Amino acid sequence: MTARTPNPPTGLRAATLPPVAPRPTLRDVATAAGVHPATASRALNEATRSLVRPATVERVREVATALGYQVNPIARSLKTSRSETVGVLVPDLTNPLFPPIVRGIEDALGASGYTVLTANTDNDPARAASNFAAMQARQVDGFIVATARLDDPLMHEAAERGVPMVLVNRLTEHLDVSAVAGDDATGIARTVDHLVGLGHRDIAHVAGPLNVSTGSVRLRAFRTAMQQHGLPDDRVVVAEAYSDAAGHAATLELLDGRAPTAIVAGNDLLAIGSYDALEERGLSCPEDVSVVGFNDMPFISRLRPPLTSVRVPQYDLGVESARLLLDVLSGRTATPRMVLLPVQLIVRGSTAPPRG
Amino acid sequence: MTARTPNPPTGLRAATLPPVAPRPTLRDVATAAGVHPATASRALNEATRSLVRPATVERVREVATALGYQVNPIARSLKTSRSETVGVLVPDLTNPLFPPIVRGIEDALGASGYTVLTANTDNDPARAASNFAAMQARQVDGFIVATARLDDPLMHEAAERGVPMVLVNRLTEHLDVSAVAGDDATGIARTVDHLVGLGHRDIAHVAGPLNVSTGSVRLRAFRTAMQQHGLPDDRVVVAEAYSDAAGHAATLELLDGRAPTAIVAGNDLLAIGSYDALEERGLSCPEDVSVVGFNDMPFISRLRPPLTSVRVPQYDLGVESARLLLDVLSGRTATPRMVLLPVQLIVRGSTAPPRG
DNA sequence: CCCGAGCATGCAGTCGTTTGCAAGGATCGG
DNA sequence: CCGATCCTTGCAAACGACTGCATGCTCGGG
Repeated sequence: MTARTPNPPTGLRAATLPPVAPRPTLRDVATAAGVHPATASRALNEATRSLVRPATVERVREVATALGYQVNPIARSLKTSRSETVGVLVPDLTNPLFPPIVRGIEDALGASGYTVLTANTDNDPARAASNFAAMQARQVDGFIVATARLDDPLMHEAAERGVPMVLVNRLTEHLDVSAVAGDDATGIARTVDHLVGLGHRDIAHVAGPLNVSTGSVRLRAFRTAMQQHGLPDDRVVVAEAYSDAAGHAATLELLDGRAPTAIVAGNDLLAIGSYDALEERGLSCPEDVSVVGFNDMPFISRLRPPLTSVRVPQYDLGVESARLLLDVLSGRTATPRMVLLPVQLIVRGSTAPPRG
Repeated sequence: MTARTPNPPTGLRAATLPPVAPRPTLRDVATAAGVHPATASRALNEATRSLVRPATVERVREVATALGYQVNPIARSLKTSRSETVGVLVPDLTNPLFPPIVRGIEDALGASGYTVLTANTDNDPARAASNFAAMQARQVDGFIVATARLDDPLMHEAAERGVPMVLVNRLTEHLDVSAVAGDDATGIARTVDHLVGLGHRDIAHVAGPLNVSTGSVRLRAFRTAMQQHGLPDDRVVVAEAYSDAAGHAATLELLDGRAPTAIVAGNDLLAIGSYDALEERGLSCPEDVSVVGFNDMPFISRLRPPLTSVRVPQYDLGVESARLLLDVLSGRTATPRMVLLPVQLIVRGSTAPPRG
């Protein structure tokens, strides 16, 4: 029996409980196996196992499983200053776009032994900064960021300091880090093609906030696509946020003038807001006005009417961002990579030929 | 200048970066303030601050902020064997029910300085167990569990070992730990009242899985309510899971006999499945069959038709569970508490008087 | 004017693991 | 049969913060 630190007096601990067996430590394993803790450490550690004689490795591992030994990640982290943990920053988990992304991240990182810390920033740069700092203090090995702004000092500073990170969905200008996003430009082009093909000429865009890349890229893509069809590209109103309320307000503004025959919304939430505004003005979709969303959020096909939308592979976005981060962390990656995942226009009941 | 461990040779580090200033340590602060590390520790630590002369406290704190010192939570955890981290187990983050709960948990725990680790179990007890163990290895201070089964050995074992934990939404029988849930029984009673009030007599229940408390409690409540109205309580079919696919299958089975005039679904996803089944059989809702859901998931009001559902305060469920856990962790709580949050029937377009 | 109480601070060990260095033994060639 | 080499293992010092104990100081009462 080992004679190290005796347990504190347990008299006052909940008397009903059996004295909780303290988690065995590396020393316990070493003692039981008759080796030095250092040897046990090397035997149990994948990377250093080759330094130890196979028979010893075997013995140590047996004892370890017999005792139910698990390494203490805290102690290991303290020594190695890595934590096998990554931080994920999202604007808001209750926005249906993000759960699939986070799930993809967790699945992919979990498979490599990492755990995930998530934080919600509510699109507030100050909260992003404080969450970022808090996670760094917890020694996260890297970040996956879904909250980046087009011009984002926090991202630039972190990149310059060499913090391992990957952007997902939202990108930052002139930032030299790996990133994954949907192919927004193509998605918007297909959308406009589709509407023009139905006979629409008067097409408006309810753009998302221009300080995030999705808003700005989709707006630019909208203008380009309209120009290529020889149509006016100035029927644009910018929403304050990616929310149904903001989409509602922006669409109302749009409808204050002459109503377009079709609306390209910056994302699905904005499209829902458009639905509300149309109803409020007594216009029906798709008879009076067609509406297209973006992202193809879960359950969006069950709206009334079912929303035509651009499907973005959200789960895969998460998985791919995790892969890129793993590449960075393992040092395999020399230069940052930028991955654009293909998107697909899903035509449903919210688009139809214009009236008359 | 301190003369401790010299930095490793930086020659091979990315040459473009300024030599990254290593995070200052407690020793750095102590040295700069001209005190012993122990004193600095006490000065910076809320609980022990009173042991240090106020002037010294002041000086140390100034130096600390000047140097940008932040405690290293890893080192602290190793010593204190607490991590200021809690683990959250959910079945699946992409199920719309859970993001609001998780968000509530993160907001409430974050305000108390805790960070949150989440894991998805996909309703698999083995995954739950391994995630549980992994989180324990990471020294989480406690758990909030949304994956509990009615009979759950893992929960019992953890409770017996005295692991601080709280159940949310799904409960376990005969388990002596704090828990929060919606008042399911009342919700179902109100639902049946509503349908009977509309004139329905032939009411069926598409129950959720009976191995989780929500499925079993709602079924029992359905039976009780039907009996109180003097109606048959045996029009019940049990779904394999809380998913639209399972709801679809279960409802088809139900419709294979004589169609009821109203369906009480175990939750909103099952109700969506009922929608699908009704459509497949050429029945319309609410004209032929009324449908009621449970939970009032985000965006459920936008279905076709808008779903009548029982609103459960999901975010508050999360907040309350976090509070209960904080009580346990602070030792303020003597006996486990069970909190039932009030629910409210939201009547929408999916319920109407029966035909004829 | 001296001694004890009490406050403020320093000392050093500890949490559990990793890892550079050194030492012991075995092996092999000359 | 001996010394050089390699392989295996042990030793001990970290990582950064916390904390029981010891110490030195100040202050007050007799």
